[in-house]
Amino acid sequence: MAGVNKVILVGNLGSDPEVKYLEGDNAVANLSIATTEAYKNRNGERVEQTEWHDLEMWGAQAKIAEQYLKKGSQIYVEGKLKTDKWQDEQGQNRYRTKIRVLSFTMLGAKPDGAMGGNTNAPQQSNQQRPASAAPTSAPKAQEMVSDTEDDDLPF
Amino acid sequence: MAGVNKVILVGNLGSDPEVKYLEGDNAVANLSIATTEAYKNRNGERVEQTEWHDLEMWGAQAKIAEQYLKKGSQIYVEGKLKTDKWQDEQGQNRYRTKIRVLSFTMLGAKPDGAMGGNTNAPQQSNQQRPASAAPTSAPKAQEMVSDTEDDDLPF
Amino acid sequence: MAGVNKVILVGNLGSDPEVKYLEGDNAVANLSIATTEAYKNRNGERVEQTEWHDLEMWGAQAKIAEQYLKKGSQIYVEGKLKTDKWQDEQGQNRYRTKIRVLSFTMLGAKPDGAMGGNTNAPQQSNQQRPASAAPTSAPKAQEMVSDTEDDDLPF
Amino acid sequence: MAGVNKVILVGNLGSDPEVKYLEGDNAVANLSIATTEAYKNRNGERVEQTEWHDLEMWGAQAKIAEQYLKKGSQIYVEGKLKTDKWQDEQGQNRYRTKIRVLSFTMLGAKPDGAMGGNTNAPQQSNQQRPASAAPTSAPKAQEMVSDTEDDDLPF
DNA sequence: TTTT
DNA sequence: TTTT
Repeated sequence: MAGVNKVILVGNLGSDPEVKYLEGDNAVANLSIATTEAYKNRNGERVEQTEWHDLEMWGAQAKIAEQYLKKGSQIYVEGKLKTDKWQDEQGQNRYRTKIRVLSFTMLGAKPDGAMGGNTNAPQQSNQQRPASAAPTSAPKAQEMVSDTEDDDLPF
Repeated sequence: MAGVNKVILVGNLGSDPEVKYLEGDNAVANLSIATTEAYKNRNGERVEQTEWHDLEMWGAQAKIAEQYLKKGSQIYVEGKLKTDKWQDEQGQNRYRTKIRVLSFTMLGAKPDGAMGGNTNAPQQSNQQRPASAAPTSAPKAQEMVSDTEDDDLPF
Repeated sequence: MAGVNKVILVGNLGSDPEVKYLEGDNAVANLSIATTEAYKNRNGERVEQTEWHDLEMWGAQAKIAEQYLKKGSQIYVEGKLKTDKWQDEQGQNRYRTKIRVLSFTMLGAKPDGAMGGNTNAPQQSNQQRPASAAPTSAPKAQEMVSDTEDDDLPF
Repeated sequence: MAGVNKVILVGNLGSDPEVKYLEGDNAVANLSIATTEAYKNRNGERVEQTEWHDLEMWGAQAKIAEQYLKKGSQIYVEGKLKTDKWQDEQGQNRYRTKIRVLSFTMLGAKPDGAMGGNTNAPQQSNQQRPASAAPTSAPKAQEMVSDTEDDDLPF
């Protein structure tokens, strides 16, 4: 059956990516980005409305995010919606929707410039990363970074 | 500040649209659509994964949805993500994400055929609609139906 | 450098796909689809504007198109723009833009029904296809059909 | 009839926008933007492929482009494909595809910084613009700039 | 050249 | 809860 589930965002990270390393050199990154829309209300005043989106990246993508993205980074994101549903202790339905990222690219500033003076520099985050996390041939975040996980789970 | 917040879906309605009429001849419709993705797991078995999406339509769009869409209808939807956040009685953060529809179009079946034998036929739903709800010049759901709300609120 | 080049179409085939088989069991399909937009002019009359798009599919995707799509089929398409530029005999620049399809899915009608009474039936086109063209495990056009070419050329 | 004709691009201007002023304070801007894709060929070498896209903007949008965009500016663009077809003197079909922009936003650098030292500064281009071209309440290019033409022609 |  |  035909189905399309696609999200396209351009926004800025509200904080540095949170990356967790899992068994088998796998990694998952959680990011929060804001998209802001400006409009004029009926008094002609400019109003800004900000929407926050939770992103999830896996594998090499998560590692690239850790290495190149930080609070304030502007990115283009393409992904799909995924809603977790569970019951809390009161037996009530709880929902949380996130965007599973399929590809992203860093916008604007060159990454070198972007990293200069960055206190969350790669060297530091490297300390908590497996040595193999950043192969020298790795793509960079200002190129398109696609999800290339080899598992058979499409989530 | 630049921002893009865009969702594109193709899926089927899980049930008839739920439409509420408000003061001033305004209306809001809530729809739930499923997008299904098929893939093969590592045993080579075909697996289907279904994601459900909550849609919200306003104004003329809501009325067209009521008139032309029903359980099973396949639609193309374009909209934006909007997450409501509130605190429940336990003081816990609760979230609910929906898609504010900006335009949609009915896919596949001709609307005449689609309406044939439809127990939620326009005549019936007309009974609970203000007379002005369906001007004879109204677009139909198999054309692109854009949000034309005149209010100054971009939600 | 960051780049996004994305096209999303929903339209109907103007004619059956034209498929050519190449060496090494490769195949290429050319399709033409129409997207129609309706609007009202300043006299309040309904006007339709149709745009035609040239699609190009490769490999397994081309074979699935040949097997399941025909004149009139409604499809969702995702792809990227690709413009060929050359000089004609008069030394003038000539351009031709097509959409390299990355994924597509058939909309609306069930494929079985769609094929019924189709004079361009698979059996006939099979005569000119390598035997391996349609493995029994092939996806169908009413599922998402992604480009899976293994070559290293992103065109 | 259902139809979707959508293009999404992120790229950089190859040159300053070319803006023409028409009767009635209307304006049209032509821009050319490049989207670059990087991939590895079968020798493992990094290859870049650049695609050029012709954009067309009208009205206020064109004027904002003139004021804020220049060679090298990175923009997000949303629009629709439009192909002109005509016959040349030899009676041969000629085609030219462009993207009619529906909305765009400037990416990366803040506009103030972007304008600093810009030799195509607003003051200069103002000289050739009707006085009413840039109302003080005009949106800026780093907000989303939507097409708001009031004519009834969807081209 | 499609579709409604 | 849809669809195939």
